[in-house]
Amino acid sequence: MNTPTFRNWQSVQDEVLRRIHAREWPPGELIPNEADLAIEFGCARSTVNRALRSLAESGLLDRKRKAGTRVAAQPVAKATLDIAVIRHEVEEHGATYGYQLITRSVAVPPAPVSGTMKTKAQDKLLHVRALHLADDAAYAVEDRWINTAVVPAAVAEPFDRLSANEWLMQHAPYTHGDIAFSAVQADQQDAEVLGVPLLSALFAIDRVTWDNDASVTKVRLLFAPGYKLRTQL
Amino acid sequence: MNTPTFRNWQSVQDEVLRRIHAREWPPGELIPNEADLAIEFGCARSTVNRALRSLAESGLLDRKRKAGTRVAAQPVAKATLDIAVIRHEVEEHGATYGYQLITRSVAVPPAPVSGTMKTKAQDKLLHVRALHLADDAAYAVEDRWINTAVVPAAVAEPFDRLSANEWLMQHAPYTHGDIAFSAVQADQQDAEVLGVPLLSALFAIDRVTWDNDASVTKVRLLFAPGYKLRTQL
DNA sequence: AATGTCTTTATGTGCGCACATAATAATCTG
DNA sequence: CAGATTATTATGTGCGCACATAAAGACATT
Repeated sequence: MNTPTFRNWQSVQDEVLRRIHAREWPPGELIPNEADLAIEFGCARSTVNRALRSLAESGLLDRKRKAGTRVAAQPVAKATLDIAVIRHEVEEHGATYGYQLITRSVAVPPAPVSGTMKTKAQDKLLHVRALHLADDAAYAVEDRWINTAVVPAAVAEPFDRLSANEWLMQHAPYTHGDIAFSAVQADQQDAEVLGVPLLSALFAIDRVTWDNDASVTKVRLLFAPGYKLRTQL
Repeated sequence: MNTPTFRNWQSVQDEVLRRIHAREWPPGELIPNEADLAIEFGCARSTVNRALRSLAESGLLDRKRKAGTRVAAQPVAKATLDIAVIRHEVEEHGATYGYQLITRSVAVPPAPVSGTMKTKAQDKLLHVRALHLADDAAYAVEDRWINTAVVPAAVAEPFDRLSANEWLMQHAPYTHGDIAFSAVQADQQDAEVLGVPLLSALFAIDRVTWDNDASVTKVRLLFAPGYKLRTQL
């Protein structure tokens, strides 16, 4: 029985994957420790560590100090979604991107908005509604509130040519954010803007971004029917 | 001007993040190379490498050999979704999980199904429809096709107590998969099962998993109105 | 039996070095 | 001067070692 040497961490990872997949190491089972695997694979422990760490990050292994490494019993599938600027998303589909500003105003937001954005109830925010188009067809409506206390430069922006979606990417850094996906029925207003029947099922992305403890912006994107968000597992 | 030493890769990462965020290193700009940063931070190059590699993985930096490292101009937000077994998802919300098998049959699937699963048009597959409940309320309908050529053990499973969702996790490993999220209107059948009005907007997850080049299973999950898929950025 | 302390062990990470690799820049050549 | 060749350079990764850290298990104490 020979032991082919595994020179790089990728090949070590592949071999570990193979064993998990072939049920040589069944779900929940403790696998040999790094030092032993290093000897078996004929490489340094750091190489094994790199391979196993990477697999742990993707959720296939559970690692704990002293306790060792075990194959995840419930390999939680981690799907990584790339949320790009809408213009890029459209252009990547080979379509021509279009943009229309619907309304732009400074107003006191409804309570739920100031609540999630943690702004004072009476504080005015910049409110922008706009339509994104792909090949002249409605692609998505954007309904956004911008915290001008955090992004004062936004007050001077007309958002008539460049979407807030894109402008903020460049000018308003954020430290973290929450994002939620859901399905909603088109109301009168949104159905009109998108040119779809009332009560159509729309894919919704709600996002709030933060600069440390201050909210930067809150946006709801409603996509025209047929929209799919895809990724790999 | 002192240079506080950064002893570990996390603190190096934090400092780099700070500089990006403070626009000391604006989007698109080339940052100093690893060796120089290592000197500046008073640590080994491998430590800097670890920090920068991690930031590149999360999409904040673009790295190319020889070309150097630059701050991502369009920091594509990468949202990582954890797709867990439905029972766990329900129980994590503090609700009581329930399960009901609706139908279970062996049948020739419609052409679109055999097409995406790359099975022969006349091949019979196992078809399972089931309902997942949270606190006795409909939570999601599962409509699944299982490739029994790849997972023969599934033929012997009744799926009356344990959902296919969960059983497959344990018994059918996969190498990769595609997943798509969308919004659909409830048709007659689904509306009935979920106990919601016709044309309700439902959140849909379509997933196909593969064992190398053979499809393992194709599933559509339709979630009751109100469902949100959340994550952090 | 319950509690607290110590030892052991597996992972986590840092360092300094080496060489591999990709891509640019510089140089040579027809 | 265009095109091919070679040098240079920044990242990518491997190795062997060291020590840090968390946590399980053994042991002792009450």
